[in-house]
Amino acid sequence: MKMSTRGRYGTRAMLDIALNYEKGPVSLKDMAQRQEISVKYLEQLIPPLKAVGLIRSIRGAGGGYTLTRHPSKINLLEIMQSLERTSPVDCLDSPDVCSRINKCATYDVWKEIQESTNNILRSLTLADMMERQRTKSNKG
Amino acid sequence: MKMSTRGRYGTRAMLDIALNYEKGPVSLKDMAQRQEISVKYLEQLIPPLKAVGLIRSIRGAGGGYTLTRHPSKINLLEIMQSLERTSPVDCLDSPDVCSRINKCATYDVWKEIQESTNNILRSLTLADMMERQRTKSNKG
DNA sequence: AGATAATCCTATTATATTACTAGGGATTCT
DNA sequence: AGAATCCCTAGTAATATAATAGGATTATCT
Repeated sequence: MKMSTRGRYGTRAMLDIALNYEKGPVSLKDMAQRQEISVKYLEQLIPPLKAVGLIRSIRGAGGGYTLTRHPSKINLLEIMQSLERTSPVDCLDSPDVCSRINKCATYDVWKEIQESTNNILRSLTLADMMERQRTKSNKG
Repeated sequence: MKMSTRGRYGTRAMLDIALNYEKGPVSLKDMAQRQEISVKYLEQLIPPLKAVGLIRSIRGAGGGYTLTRHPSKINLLEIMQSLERTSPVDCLDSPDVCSRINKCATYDVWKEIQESTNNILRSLTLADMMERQRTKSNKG
């Protein structure tokens, strides 16, 4: 029932890019400093995010990453799904890994859990997260 | 976002014991055959379940395991929590692993996910699962 | 009493996954 | 030219998980 650091760090990275949406591209170096994640590790989270078209890169000095859509048009499920396997158990994704699916009463439970988790992630956009972030910062 | 086999197998084991609630103790040998899980692996799931008082053992020939309460009085959250860490991220359990909690907007999301997952598991009793199992079996 | 069936306990190994690091190449800006 | 940046592939280290092994203990049954 664990979520990997890929998903967590990736979400933070995307939020970091979102918070700079108006200001231009965000470099991995800056992101790494703010998020306290190594540049090298961040580098590995980028390709999948690009592959699904959530971010765009600008190479060379002064370059970095920007969102391809407005923060209100990107939800957390898209981010998570690009970075890690979101199903709690394998049989939900590939039914052939287990021959017991039809008679397995627990199967439905894992499915329910997956759906509720996905619903939460789908309902939250980066814009929502930006708003939450602002609220938090003001309190601190 | 993965659930370990401990939790899955343990839940199936508990359901197996529940389905024999009226018939007396269930031996690991029988359970292993029905569930297609090795006796040796099942053996490892037992101690935590005993420790939290969900099952009771009867040693010696003809022995096995029985529930300590009626199946309607045991929910899946209790089972899962005894077998694996149920929080999606460590900072939910031990706030000191991360210094960013106060300013981290994503923290609240993982918390929401944990709560919705727990609510589902808490709402399902072994009696509910027995009912579902019966329905499934009749269809097959 | 003795054979058998079961739980109990501890340790070990195997496997997989995850997290992270390293090094160098390509591109763009100043 | 030189610096800053992304890009790509590979490799390693650490951790966690899954599974196995062997033997000790306890109870039942004949």
